[in-house]
Amino acid sequence: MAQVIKLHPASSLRASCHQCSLSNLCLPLAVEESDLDRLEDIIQQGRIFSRGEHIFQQNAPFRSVYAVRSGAVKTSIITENGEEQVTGFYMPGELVGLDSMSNETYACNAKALERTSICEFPVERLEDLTARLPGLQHHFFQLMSQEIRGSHQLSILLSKNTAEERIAALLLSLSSRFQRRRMSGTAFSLPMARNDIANFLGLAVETVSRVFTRFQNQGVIKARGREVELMDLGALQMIARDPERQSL
Amino acid sequence: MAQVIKLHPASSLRASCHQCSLSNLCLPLAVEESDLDRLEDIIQQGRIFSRGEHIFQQNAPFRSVYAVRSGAVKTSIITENGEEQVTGFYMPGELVGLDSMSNETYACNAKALERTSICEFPVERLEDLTARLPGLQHHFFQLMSQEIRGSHQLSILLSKNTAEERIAALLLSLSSRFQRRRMSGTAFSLPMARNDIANFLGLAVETVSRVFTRFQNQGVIKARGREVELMDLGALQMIARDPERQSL
DNA sequence: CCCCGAAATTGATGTGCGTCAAATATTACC
DNA sequence: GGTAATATTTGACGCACATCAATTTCGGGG
Repeated sequence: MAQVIKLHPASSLRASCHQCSLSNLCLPLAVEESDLDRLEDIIQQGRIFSRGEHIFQQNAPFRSVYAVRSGAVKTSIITENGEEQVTGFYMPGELVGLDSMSNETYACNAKALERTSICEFPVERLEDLTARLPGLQHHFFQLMSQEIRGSHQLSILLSKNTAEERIAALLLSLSSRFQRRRMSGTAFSLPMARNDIANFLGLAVETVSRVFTRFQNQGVIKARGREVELMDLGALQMIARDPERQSL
Repeated sequence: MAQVIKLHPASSLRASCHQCSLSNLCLPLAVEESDLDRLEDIIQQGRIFSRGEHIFQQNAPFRSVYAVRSGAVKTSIITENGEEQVTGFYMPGELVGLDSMSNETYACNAKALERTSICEFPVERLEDLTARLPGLQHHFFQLMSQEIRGSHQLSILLSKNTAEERIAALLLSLSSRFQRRRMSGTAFSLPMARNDIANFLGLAVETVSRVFTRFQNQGVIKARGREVELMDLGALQMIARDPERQSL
């Protein structure tokens, strides 16, 4: 079940979009085979970032959006009070930096949570290309629209749901995103620290920790450090979905 | 100071984008004079919706995005539990429906909060046009990106800030948006009910009410029903910005 | 102008989660 | 490989806000 794929046979990897197993996530349907070549021309592929390294930093001049090829990325905003607010986690096949496209500078920080391979899309050239390839333009509108809706969903989660519901929802989100990569959706390693989870979900670390142990005692998950196993997906879905559940 | 502009001299208004005083909000800089004609061709302008009327409904087939010309619009999502979650308020010059562009159907409901004039942008024809007008494409990328960032800001507000901070932030947001329309930024009429404010900010109605009276007792605002006057913008900014303020 | 339903306000009480504090486990670095 | 630094867990306690309940005010139609 939990087949782990070795994703970096060589660090100077220069595989093309054609070969990339994620191209149907990152560029689903939008791009004709023949157009893929044009896109490849402008993309810088597969640069490796090590854990903790910044892909870009808030207020730096905006140049590119980035696709995660392997690994995981955390985005965060430093508020005027100097506090960090985690705004998202990005997994392979997902695009980082779309929230900065209205700006001269990046609206957030993006940092590799583990060893991470990244493809870079310089926006200036990308916009030329999207203007010429209607399918690609449509795709980018879709990606951005999805990001908006995802953020609305997050707002709902934060404003209406309990700690347990938020954490169940995050675990299920990660589960489905791992599954999409043909990895196990029920046993995986969390790329982020408890602290990041807490920050992202608007909770205290202690609360996150307590909910994890509560879930574990209920037999819904098994967790040892960052390794988690979702033992009862149905129960998690119940928890995440239904604010007025009775059992448990 | 509080100059109120009569915005609907006639209900069958068919003014062009050229004349529209909001065109620099809804289409700032993006569009050349000469291109404006092309855009006008595809836009259906100035349809009037009366209070409570839906501009579009969740799950209906997605066709268009909409610009608010006058009045105010509320967007909301009906969750699987059947509860309403308000996702945004839209004022003149702002675009509604961008979160649905990844979908065959609308991702939310949009409802007029008062008598509201709306311009419709059919997306299919819009995408043709953006492909031909790079400036317009860029503009739409910007609009969507702004929406993403706004939603991130909202998430932060909801996850980290107290009831007072949230409400102060909303009042200031409305203030600046009124001011942008050359209306008073310090005395205006709230287009939405307390209930909508509460729902949007993830609070109980009672809490909203209590914060309003508390602000009033502190002399920060004056409020009688939906009429509000911001007496001390500085104080509001302090409240909204600084989670660790001491006074008050 | 009056009446009725909805919206807003105000008060009393309960609780989920934050905060503080301290112990334990894990990671990273020399 | 050992030790310091960091992350995670666990417990005790308090508070901001939700909830419940009861007026009061507002808004719109006859």
